[in-house]
Amino acid sequence: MPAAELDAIDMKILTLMQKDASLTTAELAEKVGISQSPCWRRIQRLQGEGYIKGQVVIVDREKLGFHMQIFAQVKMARLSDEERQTFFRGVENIPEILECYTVFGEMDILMKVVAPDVKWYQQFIFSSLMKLPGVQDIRSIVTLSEAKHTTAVPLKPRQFQ
Amino acid sequence: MPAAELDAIDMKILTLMQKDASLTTAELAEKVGISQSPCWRRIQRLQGEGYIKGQVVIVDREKLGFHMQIFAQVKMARLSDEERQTFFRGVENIPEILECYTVFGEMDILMKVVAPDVKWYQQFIFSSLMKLPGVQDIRSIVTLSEAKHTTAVPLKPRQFQ
DNA sequence: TATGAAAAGATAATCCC
DNA sequence: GGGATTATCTTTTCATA
Repeated sequence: MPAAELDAIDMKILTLMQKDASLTTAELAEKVGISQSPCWRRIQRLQGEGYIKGQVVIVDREKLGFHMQIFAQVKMARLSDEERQTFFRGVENIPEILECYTVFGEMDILMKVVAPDVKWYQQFIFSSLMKLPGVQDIRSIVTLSEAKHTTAVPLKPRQFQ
Repeated sequence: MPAAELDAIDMKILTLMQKDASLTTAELAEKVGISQSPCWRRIQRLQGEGYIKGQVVIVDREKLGFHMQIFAQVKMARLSDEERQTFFRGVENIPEILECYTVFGEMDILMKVVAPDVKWYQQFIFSSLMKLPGVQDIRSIVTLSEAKHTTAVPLKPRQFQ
């Protein structure tokens, strides 16, 4: 059974909940112009159909001492299936790697890493990253400032005319 | 007044809430081995002191048709303060740009963009990105697969011996 | 089939120890 | 930090359109 399309009210609900998931259903209902029960049922449906994957708190990494964000591009050696598995399981278990992608182009992997400082990051490269199988070369893009950072995705592809 | 350090129980709470913020305070309390009221008070404190910045729902971008993720590296012209402001206000208002950083190195800006498909992304570059002031060159890193993606940050810098 | 009102149940928030 | 109480919100039920 394919999930139905989202209507304007669903989108309003998702927009609000992507910003603040602590709103009560009554508050949400009022903001989107319907009453409590249908609003609650819509949220249930959005969860059931998988539009909403979960609910998390956003923690302030700076307050916890992670002042740096680095995008590390990794060049990989050819790996056996088993080595690849070991590599990605390793990535999964390194908490400072927040995101990891395989990519097109010169490099093979792009990952977002958080670190307290440069010295720590250098140790991280040698003590963690390079210990993973197949890592041949690492090129790091250090961020200077964060101009935008949101977990909210657009709800509908824009049309360019 | 500087915020106190986090103890082991605070960290357990944050770890759990970074994974699932829909847990009730009673459930959290049980999991971390204290009772309801002190657990609730800790959560309030963690919010008050800014360790918890907010609570959001995570939406499935694939289900909404955003099948691509691209890291766009942008080379910028020298800009006046006013132009810079216009640029970053533009970035803020483009919903497909989820993250934007100023970076060290060859390029000046790194941004994470979501897109439905390649054709859309091409139009996006010409209709949105290039319309921003100062954009001289764009190099795109297209992701092939997402091996890891979490909003959960580590709570304590690891020590490498 | 969808809605809204209202009851029932669960949880959050407060109080006192 | 814990236990008990109250206030608030969530979830279910049911009558209605």
